[in-house]
Amino acid sequence: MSTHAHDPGWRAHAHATLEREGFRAGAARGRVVDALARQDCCATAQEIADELRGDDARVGIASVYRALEVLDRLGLVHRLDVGDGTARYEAAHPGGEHHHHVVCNQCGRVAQFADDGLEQAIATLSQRLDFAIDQHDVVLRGSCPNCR
Amino acid sequence: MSTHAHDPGWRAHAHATLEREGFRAGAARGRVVDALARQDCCATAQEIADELRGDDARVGIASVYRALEVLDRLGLVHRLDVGDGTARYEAAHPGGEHHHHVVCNQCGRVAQFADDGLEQAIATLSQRLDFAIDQHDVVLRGSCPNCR
DNA sequence: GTGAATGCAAACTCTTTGCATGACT
DNA sequence: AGTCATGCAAAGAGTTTGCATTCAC
Repeated sequence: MSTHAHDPGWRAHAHATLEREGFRAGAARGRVVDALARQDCCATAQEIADELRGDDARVGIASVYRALEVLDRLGLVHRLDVGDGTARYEAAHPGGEHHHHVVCNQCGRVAQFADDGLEQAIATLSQRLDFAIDQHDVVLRGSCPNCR
Repeated sequence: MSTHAHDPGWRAHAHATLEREGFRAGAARGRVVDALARQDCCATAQEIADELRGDDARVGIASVYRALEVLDRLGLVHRLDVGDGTARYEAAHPGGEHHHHVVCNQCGRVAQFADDGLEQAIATLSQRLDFAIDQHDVVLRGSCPNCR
């Protein structure tokens, strides 16, 4: 699996891509990349900012949003909404490996899952649409074990 | 198909459910139900309010949100986000028939599609998760015919 | 030294809430 | 008549933008 936390591969890939694209190595964006590399699932901009609060220097929320916007534009992160109206972000792996999300209707907990049959079905149906599909998101909703 | 615009079945069902649940027949909520029955795909609160602007009386945006909140709680509408951060709503048919959405990355156009293989895959994978799944959303992203 | 990156604060958008008025039963 | 429903305006929450300062190259 390559969707583990502490993913040094993605971290290096992201930093390399940023440099290749001509971005300077500022502190804020670098820390956001590091925070995302540490995450094993999606995080909100606020959660990322809060995590960086503990470090020696503070990172402004605006810089977090700006960094995420750049990373999203470069395809390095994936932006998603699980239904609560706040955007979440997670590292996007170059190989295309990815997962989807399950949200608990009661407590709001977000978990992840991956399923080949699902990917297969999406790949197949995408071919018959008149849109040229290059991305997809699946969000399941229900009750988590604790709330059932 | 029962996902056609001008769905009198859903409209009647919604009005009946509201009455059965003890809600009074106010003008604003009634008009929101009517507007949703006319929609063939998801609409934002603002779009619904704008559509009702043309009528003889005006409907406040707050009333639209309040009506949508009630309808969502009663399971009469489905709330979804296609990625732009604004909530969209569409009639939820009691039989469970539903569709999913494709969004154009360039122009933002939202279209709908339905696929049995996809539903099948989701039903199957849902059984092996530790969450009790009762709802799902799929959003595909790509380029629409006009933007390709 | 030059221009990009950052942090703060203000602006913006979407959504919710408070409150007085009006409408349904 | 008694409440619920509505509209307006203000408040909240999340996100974006303006601008002066700092930092990377």
